[in-house]
Amino acid sequence: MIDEQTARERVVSAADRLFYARGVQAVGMDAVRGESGVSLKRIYALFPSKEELIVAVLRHRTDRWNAGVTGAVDGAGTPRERLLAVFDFLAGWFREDDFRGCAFINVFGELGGGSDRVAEAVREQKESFGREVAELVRAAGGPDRLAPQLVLLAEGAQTTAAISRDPDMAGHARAAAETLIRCALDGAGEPAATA
Amino acid sequence: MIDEQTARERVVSAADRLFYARGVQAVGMDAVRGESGVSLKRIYALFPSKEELIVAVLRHRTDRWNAGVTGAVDGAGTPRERLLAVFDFLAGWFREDDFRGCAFINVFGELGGGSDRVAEAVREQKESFGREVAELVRAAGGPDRLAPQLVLLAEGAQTTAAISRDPDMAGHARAAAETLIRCALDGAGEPAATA
DNA sequence: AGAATCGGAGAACGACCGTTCTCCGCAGCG
DNA sequence: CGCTGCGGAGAACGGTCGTTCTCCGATTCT
Repeated sequence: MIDEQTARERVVSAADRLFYARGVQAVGMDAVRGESGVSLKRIYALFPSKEELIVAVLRHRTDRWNAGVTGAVDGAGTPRERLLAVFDFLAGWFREDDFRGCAFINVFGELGGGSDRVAEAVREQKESFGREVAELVRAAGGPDRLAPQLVLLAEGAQTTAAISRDPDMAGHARAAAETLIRCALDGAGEPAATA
Repeated sequence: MIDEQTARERVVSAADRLFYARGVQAVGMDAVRGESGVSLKRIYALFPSKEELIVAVLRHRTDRWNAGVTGAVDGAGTPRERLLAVFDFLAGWFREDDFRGCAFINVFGELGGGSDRVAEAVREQKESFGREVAELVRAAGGPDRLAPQLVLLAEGAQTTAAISRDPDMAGHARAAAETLIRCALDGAGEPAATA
């Protein structure tokens, strides 16, 4: 018999793989049992309902996402490079074989209207990403309005890369981010400026 | 007894409302019957399967989207204003009560991995939007690389507005688009430029 | 060793889904 | 007026889902 902690991790990571690949509603609890090797009885002892499991999966994804972004950002030098590192992180992700867009956006589209708990977990992840970008912008000396603009680029890149299957979307987003950062930091063309 | 054309329209528009509000898999064919007032037998005579109905709904949405964008763009004067009008169109949409993000992104996240026909319909819509923006960029004299950047902003604004429930996302996207357009058209800061 | 407790495998249950079928009322036509 | 065929309402069917229950072997405690 395996540890409770281990069983939890196995169930969450199996459910994560399946939900992300096929969508939440298309995956039955029995498939989670098969993929995780943990019996249904145990799964329901650990997670009282499928919704609870979904929320746990989303939290798990949030942790992995944060670790990935932090790792990419920490490898960069200047504050400006640290901001752009977010888009390099996306580029690597988009090239993975099983990339299928942002799991949070996917699950929100599927269940966001029907489950408040799921919607809340998705919102939390997006807000935390927004805060992270805002901090990076502040560290680079950029204005507050720059952060949401960069976030929009990152979000758009994720969905567009998933649908078009074109990993270059990260490059487009990075290029746009470079322009926005340069304009905001180097003051090239304020709203009232003329050519 | 109603016209075949009328029945078709009623079914598609009812299914569109329901699918968009609750997600595709959460809506049974019986709910479509109830909302449209068309009998199940007739629905299945018009659409041989639910998947076929989904595709028809997506095509219907594509038409409405194209009409909306075209209408917004045509109301604007200069080529630059015509590009920005896309984001004003988004702003109006985000403020609607029943706004729940981009239906194409939602359905792609829910079914894209499982239904090639649905994925194809979603891809078609996104490609056609990309072409439309590319044309507007060309008309404004901007470089080709500007179009995908603006598309990413629009896509990101849609998902972020849906999740955060903040209609101002269109404003952020519009501001970023203004900067990108200005930099691309007025040449403020080419990639090699230094501060 | 014998009793009690635990967990695994998988059947069972009730609910729903997509799809088809049955039944019945009603129009048109001889 | 009786017959025929079409369409609507909704039951029926086979399947799947989330969740619970039953049975049984293994382990632990005395």
